Amino acid sequence: MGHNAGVTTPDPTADNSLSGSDDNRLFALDLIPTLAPEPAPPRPARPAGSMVVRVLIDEPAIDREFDYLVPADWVDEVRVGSLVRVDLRGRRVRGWVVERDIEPDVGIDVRKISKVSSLGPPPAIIDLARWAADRWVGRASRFLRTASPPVNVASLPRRGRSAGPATVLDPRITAAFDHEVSVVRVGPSADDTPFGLAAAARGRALLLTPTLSAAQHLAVRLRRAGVDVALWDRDWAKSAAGVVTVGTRAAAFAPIGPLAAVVVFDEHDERYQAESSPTWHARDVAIERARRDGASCVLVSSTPSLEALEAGVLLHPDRSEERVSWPIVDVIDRRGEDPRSGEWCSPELARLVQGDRTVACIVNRTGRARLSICHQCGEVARSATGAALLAEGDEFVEVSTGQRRPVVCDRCGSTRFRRVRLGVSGVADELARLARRDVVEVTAADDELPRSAGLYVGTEALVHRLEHVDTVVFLDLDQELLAPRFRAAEQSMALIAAAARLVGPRSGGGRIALQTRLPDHHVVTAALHGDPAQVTDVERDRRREMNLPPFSAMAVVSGAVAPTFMAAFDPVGPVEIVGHDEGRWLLRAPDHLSLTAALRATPRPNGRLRIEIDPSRI
DNA sequence: CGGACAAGCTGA
DNA sequence: CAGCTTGTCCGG
Repeated sequence: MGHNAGVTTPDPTADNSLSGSDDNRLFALDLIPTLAPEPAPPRPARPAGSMVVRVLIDEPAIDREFDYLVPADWVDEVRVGSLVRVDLRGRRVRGWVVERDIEPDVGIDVRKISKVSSLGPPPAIIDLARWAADRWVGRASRFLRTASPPVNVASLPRRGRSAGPATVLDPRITAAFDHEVSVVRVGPSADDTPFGLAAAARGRALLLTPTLSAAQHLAVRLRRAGVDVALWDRDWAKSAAGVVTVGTRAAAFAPIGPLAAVVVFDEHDERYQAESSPTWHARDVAIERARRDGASCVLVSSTPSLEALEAGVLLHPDRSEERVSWPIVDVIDRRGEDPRSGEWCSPELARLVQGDRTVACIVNRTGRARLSICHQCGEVARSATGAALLAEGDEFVEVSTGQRRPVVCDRCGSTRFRRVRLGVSGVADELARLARRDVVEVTAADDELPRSAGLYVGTEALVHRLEHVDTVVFLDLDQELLAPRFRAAEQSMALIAAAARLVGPRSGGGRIALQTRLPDHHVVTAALHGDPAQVTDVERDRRREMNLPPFSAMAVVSGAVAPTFMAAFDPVGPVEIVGHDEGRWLLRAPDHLSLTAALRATPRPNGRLRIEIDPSRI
């Protein structure tokens, strides 16, 4: 569609050697000066009662709409959104009816559709898919695939009379639905169910969770409370019939509607953003859907993203109530530690693992650890943006930006630094020896987790895989805090929140230990006080000052044909190219509208091109 | 994507 | 120059 315009148009200098259907355009131009009433263009006779529809082809390489004839006895069955099969150049392909009752351009041999396969996304979702294609510079067909039923659906079930939740609703929760968009900051172990019930009480509700298991749990609890629930995408037809729908990212395109309420649980979770292009975000789709339907959109999170906070009104419990919902946090200051002894294990940690509490130790990804520590005072070398610095000769270099400065400690002036690498190998063995009990090593791929174990070691994936432990220890939080990503602080806080959910609130003895050389880092103090606002307040100022999202819109262009694309890219108006290396271009604009407009105005060469809107790392 | 058709390449 | 490869265009 739009982004192909310009590529396929014939060279305008190639004058009137145009042939075939192009004659019609010349004919139309001739009409302008005379304004004489022309006889209606010759309309080929169509079978009585038949209709012509416009079909969007489900082939990424084609990505165009064509007109087809629907015979009279299928006319009632074919709706906007219907999935059909059509012949295209000898091939039978799938497509969606996107418009009915079309008057096709003259001189086109309109063929019959060959099959009506299934009910499809309703008209509102077709529009939403087009909006999303624009917002993330993708193809509408990609979004319509997401919005379509997993198996063909012939008819919708009758919608059972929704009894509505048979529970008394907490007025503080229902109040969240009084705003167009609200951000509700809750404790890390807060229950989703009351929000789900409050949403269902308002009518047709869409409830999004980061994982399928969270969606299943929520669906079960809502059903127990008397709410009829459709689970995306298994219950697509039920959702289309208007039943309260629960699901993961893709459920943002569920067929239910018009909506009364949308809730996004754990809004900060990165799984809401598609990792492959188009890199769409379910939170943003949810906000847009709610806006279109006049529904209230509630974003629930213990650590809301800056994007959410910019989009809605923040509601949160009072300080003391929020604080007690977080666990006790022990900050283990590693700056004084002799670098040659123990390396990663403090006496405090040794004490923690030797007790009889269940403990999960979080180690960073193997071999990723790269920091410079002052030999004199133990301070970590950081750049202006807070990222880790590595010494190269007599200069520090920031890995992501290439910025340099002399090797001098900010704290004590020493010029002697050493590199630290905390490898995961050996940590488990050494802990086992130290704690004199079995250690379960958990890697992301492992399927089974022995339930009885008292001591776990693993990467950060561990906090998402365990059900409950008494204590979580971050062996080297600094690797998270100093990661060369502009969301590093937010992501670290989210990781601590996931750990907090695992151990439960301080009233139940939940405990987190943070080994760090940055005890004054705002993420550490925020965790210590159970106050996520300490992170967002600092990060908001920093991001605004550095003109980073959500105070700007960014995109990364890469792929084999990226150089060709960028050669033709015209950084019009407020759009700027802020970085370029190794075939990756970083673009920035004040808002998404100007960013996507500039990207769409650029002819798209054939070949691999990845356009990542709202990149998670830049 | 995949067929059609054109332009380019090769071989005796 | 036939016969084949490679490239470009376009689909209702």
